This record gives sequence, structure tokens and C-alpha cells, in this order.
Amino acid sequence: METVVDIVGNEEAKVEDSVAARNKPTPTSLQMIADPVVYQLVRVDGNGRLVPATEDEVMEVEDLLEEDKSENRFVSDSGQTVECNTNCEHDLDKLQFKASEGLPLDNVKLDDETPNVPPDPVADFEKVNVQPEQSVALLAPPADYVSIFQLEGSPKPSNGLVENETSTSAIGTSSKPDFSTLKGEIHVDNLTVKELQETFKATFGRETSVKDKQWLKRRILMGLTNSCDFSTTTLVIKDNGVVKKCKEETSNSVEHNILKDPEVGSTSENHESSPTFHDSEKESHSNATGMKLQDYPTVDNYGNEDTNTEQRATKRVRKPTKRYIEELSEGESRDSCAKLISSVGHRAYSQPSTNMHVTPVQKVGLDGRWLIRRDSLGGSGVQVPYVSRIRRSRPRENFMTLMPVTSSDKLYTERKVELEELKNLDSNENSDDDTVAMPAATGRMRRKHHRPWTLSEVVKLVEGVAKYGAGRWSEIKRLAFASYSYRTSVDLKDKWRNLLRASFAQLPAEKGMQNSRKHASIPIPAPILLRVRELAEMQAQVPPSFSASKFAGHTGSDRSGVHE
DNA sequence: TTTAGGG
DNA sequence: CCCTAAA
Repeated sequence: METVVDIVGNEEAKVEDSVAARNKPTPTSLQMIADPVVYQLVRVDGNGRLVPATEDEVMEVEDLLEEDKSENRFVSDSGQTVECNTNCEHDLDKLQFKASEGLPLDNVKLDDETPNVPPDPVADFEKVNVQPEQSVALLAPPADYVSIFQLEGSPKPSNGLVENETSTSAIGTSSKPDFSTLKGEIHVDNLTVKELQETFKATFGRETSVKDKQWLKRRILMGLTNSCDFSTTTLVIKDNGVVKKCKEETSNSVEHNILKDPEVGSTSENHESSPTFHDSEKESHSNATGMKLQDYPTVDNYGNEDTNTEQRATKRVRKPTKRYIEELSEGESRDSCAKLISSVGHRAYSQPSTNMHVTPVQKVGLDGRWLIRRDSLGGSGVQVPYVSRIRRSRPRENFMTLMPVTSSDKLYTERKVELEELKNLDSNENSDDDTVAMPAATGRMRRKHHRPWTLSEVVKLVEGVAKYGAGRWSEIKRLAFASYSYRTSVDLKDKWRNLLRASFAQLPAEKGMQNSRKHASIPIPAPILLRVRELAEMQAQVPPSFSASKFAGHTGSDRSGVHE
């Protein structure tokens, strides 16, 4: 049984999207075994190969899972990102991790010979083929992205958490990587297919029959540099290690991973070698909001110890909001899709920004086998392949590179909607990225995040309030503003407040000053304003927090009367 | 994470 | 629209 794990970058992605994606597999599909639901925890060793996790590692992951079940991603002690995939979010509780000791590597191998793997580095997904009786649920991308706890051969952490009993030599039956054959500089671009294949073997310790140069190059680069950064195609092999040849980035990412261990790291010679490295490190931390951050020492631009260390180490103890509890006890919701989202715990409505929002919401589709990752990128939904999110540096640049490849139809649809909206207005400002300051007519730079409210948006807002009640902004956002990723629930709230003000202000003037609203960017028709007012009054009478159903009843009856 | 309110 | 207490 195979399951496609589809990653949908669009914030507004719905279940249907994933279904569509399944019928027509995209390059962003990752196929893996997920049936039955038995999970083999594996890690990727320093040689880029899958190794069954040790008991301790399993326990550690279990602890992490226990700590925050809504997240599928963690940062291990050594600062490496660990990503777990389950085929059903709801099964997370019952998630079984089995650390089978002697699982032969042959049974768990990366299927590198798959011809379908697209040449795009970031959309490049690993396929994990497993024997029927074995199930591997842990995504095991190229060596780099996910290696749990410890890279092969790295110093043992002092905390004693990890005892790396399972060494490759004990398990591996296939040939080993041989870095000794890699010497001096490797100009990946200049290599022939055969040479590439040899390099591949030296890197990953296994043969490959792939003849696609691009593919080989990328794979090798990935394997050697532990990153998706293909800016460099020249590598320098030194002491069995790899040094990327870059302008300033002389640091070896592999070593960095190893040296990320607190104690060793602090004595690392590379510790302050590359400011850019630390930059990207910090960046990735901030991107991984909500992830468990271990307090290994980090160094900021000035080389100071991170003062937030203590804070980051503290565990999150969050109390659900009243509304949240309320919704949970409501039982079935009108929107099963939405229900699924909220039951997982979402961050779907975080404010759009220029930076890539990693939104670790994974949604289970109707058949219970779909995982959908929702991302928000600068307000525009863009599909982002899984791997690109796991990597821990420079997400932005990478994303930009991806744009042409990964933008989905959704994007165009959204743009189209937007454009139509804007045609209703007489201006076309802000037709693009809402995060870019647009030169206004006056020549000034207008505010960074500004998007005039369109008529239809206002209408939707009003209707949303009518349906769900003012105050249930996230509800409205999700149900009525699903296609407006740039409007957060807070935006809705603010807009509603403004509408109310405008509406009330309008009241006394309604007799003679109909057209006095000179500066309104959107001409709100009087009926709407009236309705807004009506709603506001009702709102005052029956706060939604008291009884949502009661309010809905009011709304229904009142609406019939109000409606034109 | 969501909501409410001030700025 | 942003920021932040509270919940």
C-alpha cells in the first residue's frame, strides 16, 4: 500500500486540492509506505544512509512527540531538524515507534534510481521503498536534512542521551562510502556522467545507475554539503570532510552539524568562522516558530552568547482560549475540513509577511492518508516542496528560485480573483505583493502592508459576522475568507471595528449628508452600512460569547427583515 | 493561538 | 495596520 504525502503550500488548500494532486501526481509528491501504521524510526547517518534508530533515540523522539503533538517537527539536541511524518494525524497518539535493532539496510534503502524524480533540487523528494513487512514512516531525505541526534562519527553528546550503538558497520551490508577517493577539488560541473556516478558512490556508498547529470550533481552536492545550496559546484575535500568552496562560506556544513553539540561546538575552531552561517541559523530558528528549541549555545552577529537561551529552553504550557474550548465541545462542526484543521491546532492565520511562514499544520484528508502542509508566503499561496522546508538555511532565496517551478494554478486563480477585485475599484494599486512598498501617486512610499478593502471583501465580512457572529474572527476568516490569505482574523476584526465606527458616524448625518464620506477608499453602499449597523446593534444585544446559536437565530430572522 | 483594544 | 496584553 502506498500513500502519497502531498505538500500543499497554499494556505487555502483544501482537501480537494490534495485529492486532485493525488490523481495527478506532482513533483511535490512523496511516496512512501504508510500502511500498516507501524513506524520505524530511522535516522540518516553521516554516510547518507538510513540506519535504524536506537532505543534511546526512539525514546527521545517519543518524548518530543509527547511534548508537542501538534508539531511534526523538532530540533534535536544537536540542533538538527527532525521531521516525522505519520499517515494520520489522529494516530499520532498511538504512534508506534519500533527500534528494531538489526534491520538490514537493504530493506530500507533510498530509491535513487527512480527516474521520475524531477531534476529540481528542492522539489526533489526521496522515495523510501520498504519491504512489505517493514514500514518506514519517518521521512528520510538526503542525509542532510534529517539526521536525528547525531551524525555518524560525531562525538558523543555529553548528556548521555544518545548511545549510538547502531553503527553502520554493524548493520550495513552494502558498500560504504569512501571519501578517500574524493580528493582535492571537485568540479561537479565538469564531471562526466561516469565520474559523477563514481563520486556518487564515494559519497553515498552505493552504486547508482542514474545517468542524469543534473540529478547526480545535485545529489552529490547535497550529500557532500549537507544542504540544498547549489550555489557552489566546486567542492574541496579535506580530511575526509567536505568544504564548500564559496566566497566567504568556508565552513563545512557537515562539521557544523556535528559540532553543534554544545560542548564540542563551543570549542569548535569553526565557531565564528562565518557570520552568514550564524545568520542563517538564527533565521531558521525564527522561522521554526513553536518548535522545540534546544539551548545549545548560539552566537549572534557580535559573537555574544544568546541571552534568550534560558527562555527558549522552557517548555510551552498553553491554556486554550475560551473560544477554543468552546469549539472543541461543540462537537461536529459545519465544516469537516475546518474541523480537522482546528483539531490539529493551527497557525494558519498568522500574519502574512515577506518571510516564509512555516505553518506546521498537517491535515488529514478524507481517506485519512493525506497530509497537507499549509504555508503562507507573503500572502500568496505557493507550493513549496517538503525538502525545501526542512533545510535550515536561507529559505527565502531558495523559495524565490522556486517560484516559477512550484507556483500552482491556485496562485493564478488567486491573482485572477484579486485582479477582478481591483477592477471593481478604480485603481490597481497593490495588485502585486502586498509586502512591497508601492510608490503612491504622490511619489511617497506607501505603507508596507497595505491592501485596500474591496467591496466584496467588506460584503463577505459583513456576511461573515452575520453568520458566525462578531468576535469569531478566526471562524469568519476560515470560512468566509478562505480565499483571502492576506486578511488575517485580526484584519477582519479591525475592519469590522472601522465599519462600525463609520456606520455609527453615518447615523446622525444620514438625513442630509449622504455623500460626505470623501476619503473613504471604498464606497460602501448604504444598504451595507445599514446592515452593518443593524448587526452592530444586534451584537450589542447578544454577545456571541454568550450564545452563538442564540445569536445565529437572531441573525437569521433579522436578516430577512433587513435584507433590502 | 485567539481576541480585544490601544496606538 | 501593528503591537500587545489577556485569556
